[in-house]
Amino acid sequence: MPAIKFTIEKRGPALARAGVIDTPHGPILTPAFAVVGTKATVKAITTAELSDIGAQILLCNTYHLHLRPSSELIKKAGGLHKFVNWVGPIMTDSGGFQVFSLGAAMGKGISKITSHDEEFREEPIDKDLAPVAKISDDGVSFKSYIDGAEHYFTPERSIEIQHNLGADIIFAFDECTSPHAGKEYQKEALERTHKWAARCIEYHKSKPNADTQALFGIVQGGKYEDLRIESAKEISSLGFDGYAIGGSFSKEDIGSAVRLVNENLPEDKPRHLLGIGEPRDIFDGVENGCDTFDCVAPTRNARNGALYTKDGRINIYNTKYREDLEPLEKDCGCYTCQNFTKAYLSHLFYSKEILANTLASIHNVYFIVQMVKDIRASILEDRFPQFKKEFVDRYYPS
RNA sequence: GCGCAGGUGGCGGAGUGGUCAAUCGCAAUUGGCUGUAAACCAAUCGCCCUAUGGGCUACGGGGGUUCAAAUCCCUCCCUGCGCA
Repeated sequence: MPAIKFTIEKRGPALARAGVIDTPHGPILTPAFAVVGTKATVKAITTAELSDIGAQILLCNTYHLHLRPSSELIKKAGGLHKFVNWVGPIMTDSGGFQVFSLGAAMGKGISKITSHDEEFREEPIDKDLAPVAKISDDGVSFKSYIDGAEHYFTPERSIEIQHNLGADIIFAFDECTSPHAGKEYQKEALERTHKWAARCIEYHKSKPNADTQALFGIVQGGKYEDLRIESAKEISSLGFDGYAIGGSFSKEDIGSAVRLVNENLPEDKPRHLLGIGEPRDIFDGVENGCDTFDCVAPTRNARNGALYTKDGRINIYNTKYREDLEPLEKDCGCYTCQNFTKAYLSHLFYSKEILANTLASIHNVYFIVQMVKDIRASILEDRFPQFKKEFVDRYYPS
């Protein structure tokens, strides 16, 4: 019996849908935003606060938790849910993203999203010179950023660790490529990701965990349409419990890339869009068939003073907020807006007070979680297009 | 009053004849962050302009030496410490 059940409640417009993913730790009402808690914590906020915010799912990271404190310890502690004190559903990312972030992206300040304005530089990928991640067809060796020790990840090892962690939804071990990788390399990496996907599913199904943890396959292919389609078809054929879309995108056409993929994925399985979380991108993702999202943006931005408002993102450090005695957003229901002014937040940030991170994170997470809930409601009420236009036009004034 | 030390950009503090509008740190200003090596990173930070260049004013005040001074000399003012 599969670990999760997905029910679509309402479809349209376009590929959008609203539904429910039933997991061993309760339902996820979709579309939904998974809050990122890489190291078994959503930075600066407690799970009690996350509950108040209305967050439904957490996304933790296999690689980071393997390095510290180790999946064995977490297993001993009773699994991630107990360890982090989160009763709701949890996802764990496989460590595939770290192939990119600690490999090709290492120290180069490159993001998985590039803009068309940006110069495309096809990088020769030298596997041996990759700073901390070395890729072979069998697996990836990482140099721990904590102590420099070598750690070797294979698809089987990633799944084994994720079994120890015990999340409701786990991801196949993939190779997340740089947006600057040329097509040749994308193709090579894609084939590897597909082989790894098959190994992940084989290993997963050989364990009893398959009954309590759902395994999602990851579609790659970078910005190449043919590779994306090929990947969607290939990953679909392997029979995962759900799917995730990973890898790099061009900022301008995330929506169309996602649509292409989703048109080639089974309709009756949930689809997660990995690492995407700008408001506009979430709207586009939903419209083009994605059910769940995760992103570090709300929390990282929060810690760096970039706060979401319906009229766009603001930088709380800006001089004009130093004496602004209004809340961030008058009609926001979050704890921060209900109780504090912009001047106070500004003061906390300038004073480098730790509470700044907490209050800002509470607000940003609330903002995105609430936005996605509103998206869901708009689909159920047949007014998604209007809601999208209204929200996006206000958030990104031209 | 005498002796010693010192007065540099918002602050701290380098520089001790030219490569100095002046290292660096802090502060400030603005921008960026999309499966978290991120409570981080970047740019700007004397004034003016036709601005990857040009002009002007600047290193306590004044005067001088020199092709050239934040840097050397004289003088005045101020600060700290010590002695009367």
